[in-house]
Amino acid sequence: MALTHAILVTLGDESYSGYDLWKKFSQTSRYYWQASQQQIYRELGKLEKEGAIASEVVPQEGRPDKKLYRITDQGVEKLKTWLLEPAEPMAVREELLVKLIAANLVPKSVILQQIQSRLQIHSKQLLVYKTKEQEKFSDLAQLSYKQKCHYLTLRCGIRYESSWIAWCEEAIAMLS
Amino acid sequence: MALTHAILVTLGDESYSGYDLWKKFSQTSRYYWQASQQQIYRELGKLEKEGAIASEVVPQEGRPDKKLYRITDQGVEKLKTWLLEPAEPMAVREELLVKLIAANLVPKSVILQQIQSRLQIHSKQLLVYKTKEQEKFSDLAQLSYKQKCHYLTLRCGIRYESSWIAWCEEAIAMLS
DNA sequence: AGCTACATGTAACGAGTTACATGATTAT
DNA sequence: ATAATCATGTAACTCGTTACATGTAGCT
Repeated sequence: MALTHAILVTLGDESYSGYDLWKKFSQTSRYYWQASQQQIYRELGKLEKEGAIASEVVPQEGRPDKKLYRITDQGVEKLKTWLLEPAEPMAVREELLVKLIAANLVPKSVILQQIQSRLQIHSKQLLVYKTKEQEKFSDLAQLSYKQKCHYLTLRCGIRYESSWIAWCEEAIAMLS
Repeated sequence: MALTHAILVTLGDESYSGYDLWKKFSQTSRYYWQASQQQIYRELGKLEKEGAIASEVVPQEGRPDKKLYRITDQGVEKLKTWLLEPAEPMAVREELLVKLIAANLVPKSVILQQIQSRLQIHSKQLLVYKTKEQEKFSDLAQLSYKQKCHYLTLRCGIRYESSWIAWCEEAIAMLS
């Protein structure tokens, strides 16, 4: 599985502490991988044991010390091997859709409110992504290969949120 | 979590054996919930223990006996309670996007091929959903509330696959 | 003779969630 | 005062995957 690899990929660009990784995974990397703080710390422990990453304690003033992790050569090899394996589509497990199938058990307003709530969540997230698109990827012709790849992950997030928004609107129109 | 509820919802409409549920979850219910055979059997065991479902052994000729499960009144109550709880959006964990972030470590052809492969997967799945849409939901004006809800889950699947196809095409165009 | 479909399960392991535990600094 | 941010972890539990185990019927 791939939290391991998501961490390795992130450490491939620069060093992070567990806490920094967690923030990155909750904010920036939201559109491709989600992970909790505890999961990240556990995975970092495993990766260090097997030698794919190495850590260095960085003392800080007025703050707790932090353990900065960096990827090792062995870690890079591991990544390369993994990159060649085919990537499976994510398993779909969408609670809201399961609820729709049983919607006749509760008042219509319950379901409509759930859909409305989702519409808000996705609208908010889309705005975050679109802002980032404008700020960081305004000039597409100037992008390097690496930046293009990064941009495409953001585009996937934008399409995902847009698709949900369109569905929510269709659903509200159909059920109202 | 919600495999429990996905099973209860499915048994709400008619009785199924574990094997039937597995087929349903691999084919029909693919666009809202995925589950393996083993997971379903385990969950059925738990649900029966707690009294949310009940089973009856049905002898068959030329085939192994099967255990038909049905939902109990207690199970229906459990479902209703759950329907009122807010539904969280699914956690995004998309391997292909993680690979894109590290794409510079391998030849471009590797990534392009992975995207092409995804394009095929989603195109195929979209065709399945669209066929079902035409076969079962051709006359929207005639649909009952329950059927509309069911139709909307299919619409979500169609939008999901279409969104992926559009992204794959964008990605191929940008990286080629 | 070998493959697919039907049918149900156990066991081990890996991944993800929730709760608990600690402690300093900074902002309201 | 108290909440939020920074910082790292352990423990218990649930959920999801993979491997193992068994046996019949029908098709090629």
